[in-house]
Amino acid sequence: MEPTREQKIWQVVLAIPPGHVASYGQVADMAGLARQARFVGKALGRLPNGHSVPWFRVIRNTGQIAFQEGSETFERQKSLLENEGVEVINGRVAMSRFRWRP
DNA sequence: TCATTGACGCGTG
DNA sequence: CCACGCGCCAATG
Repeated sequence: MEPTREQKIWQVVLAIPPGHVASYGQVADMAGLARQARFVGKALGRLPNGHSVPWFRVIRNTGQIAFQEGSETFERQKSLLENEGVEVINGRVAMSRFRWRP
């Protein structure tokens, strides 16, 4: 069965090791979908219940968490990252330290 | 078919 | 650091 775009994306996200993060653009590139960073966000928004995809390890290229600061999703992502030792300072991650480099 | 929309990214000032 | 603009492209109505 030929993998769909979303399946490729999930595959890449699943490969991000705990304690590391990747940007939407990076995930798009690695999934063979260059310049479709926005599509990555959509794909993650459609994750079925009970999945095991670490969507929270995907953030903006700037290190910013994509959700509005203070929102429930924002807080959930922040704590999930911090649980893995990823520091979130002022709504952002220090990419220089936590960026996933395969 | 055209217009709008986004969990984006990059350049300018 | 902030504001703005523009490119990008699949999905949606």
